[in-house]
Amino acid sequence: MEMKNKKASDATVTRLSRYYRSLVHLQTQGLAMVSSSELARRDGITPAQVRKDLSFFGQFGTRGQGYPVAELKETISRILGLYRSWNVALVGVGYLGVSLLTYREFKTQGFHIVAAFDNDPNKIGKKRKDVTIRDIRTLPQAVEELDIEMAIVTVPKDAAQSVVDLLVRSGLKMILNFAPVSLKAPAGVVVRNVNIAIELEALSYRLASGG
Amino acid sequence: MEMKNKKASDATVTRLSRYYRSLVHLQTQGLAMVSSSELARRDGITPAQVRKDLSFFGQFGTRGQGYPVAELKETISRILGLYRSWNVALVGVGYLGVSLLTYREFKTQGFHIVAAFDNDPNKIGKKRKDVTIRDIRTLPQAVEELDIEMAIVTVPKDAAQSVVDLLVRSGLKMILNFAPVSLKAPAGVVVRNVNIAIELEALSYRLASGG
DNA sequence: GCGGTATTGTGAAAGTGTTCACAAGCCCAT
DNA sequence: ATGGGCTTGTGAACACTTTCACAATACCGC
Repeated sequence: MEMKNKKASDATVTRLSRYYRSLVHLQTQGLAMVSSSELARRDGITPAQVRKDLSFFGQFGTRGQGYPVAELKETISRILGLYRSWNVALVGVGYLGVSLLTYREFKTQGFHIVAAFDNDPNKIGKKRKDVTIRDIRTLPQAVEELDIEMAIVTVPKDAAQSVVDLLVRSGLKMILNFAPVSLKAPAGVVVRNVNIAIELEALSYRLASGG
Repeated sequence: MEMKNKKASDATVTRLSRYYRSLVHLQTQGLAMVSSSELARRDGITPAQVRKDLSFFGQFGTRGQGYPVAELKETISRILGLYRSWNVALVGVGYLGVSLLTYREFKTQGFHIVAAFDNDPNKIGKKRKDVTIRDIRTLPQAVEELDIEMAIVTVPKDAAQSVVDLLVRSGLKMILNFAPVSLKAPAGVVVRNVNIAIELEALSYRLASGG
């Protein structure tokens, strides 16, 4: 099933996601073939980078012609694990949490938020965007019953580590964290962090340092 | 004012932000000095990395003792441009936009969302979290009047490029984009992208490839 | 078929970022 | 003062990533 057993770098995987989006777009345009330079131009990188990225997983192009749009899209989808769907838990139903419940891009890529959790009695039992908010204490059993494999954490920073601990105890191996703290998780559990304040700080640095 | 004129890598700046958070925390604990290994442990990296990062900007530690918490915090704050405050515009007042209006971390770091913009007549004129929603068409003059230097873009993907064009025409040099598309901007304008779906896809890849 | 054009696939080179390893330096106890 | 114990600061080694450059090769028109 896998194309190779060595794993690609994070940077490569991120770019693969971008190629995938471009390919989806190109397919709706009716294009059959696309060159590495066209893909590169669309994402603001070099053609060589595109070819190197793809060649890591195999040979998908035809010399002189480029890459077959539909086929390459399928291939990347398989590489990224998008050919299947994932059941996702959302923990922390604040504004950010609700905004993720409504996020279109998730559904079209096979990520389904099948359960939401909070510890606020005023929220528990209510519905937001068709998802019922559950008591955080019922998380372990819900993970099992609903076959949940990923979690998105959108709780305040002081609660984040204990939520992650609970997720880990419940057997989850993939966590996307939005709380602005560094989290600890055992090996084998992948935690990815999205820290919005840090993004702004990086911008701030560039301007402050005359970048 | 600047410590050095060569600019630090993105990775370094991101870590600096983390050190800053750790230092804030350590200061509330009353600690006066901290070692590179302690900082490293807290962020899950190596002590050498911490020292290398800091040494890029100067010598802030004392051999045998470590780094002075309060002083280093101030220094990093200056490096990152947090010693001053920034006026920020929010474009696109959907759920995600509103969630950023309420985001505590911004204010404490000097990022003030002073204006919000949308093109929906039902939203224009209303208030959300103390910020009045303005007509997107009034953006250029608002940027000037309110001294806005950064923008956060939380519009649907089809609108993102035209919003960025407008921001660029209005003279903004720093944009944080949440729309899931690759955007074009002239040299000199720094665009940072946060793409939540891509984050999930990276997780998905790790699991799908047995990572 | 054959020559011309286009574009891939990929070793090798160049460029970046991370880790190692240790001299230099500071503080404290005696 | 002097020695011992720590911890920084940093060149050098290593590892990883990106770019270069070009042979390989597929298609098209004639």
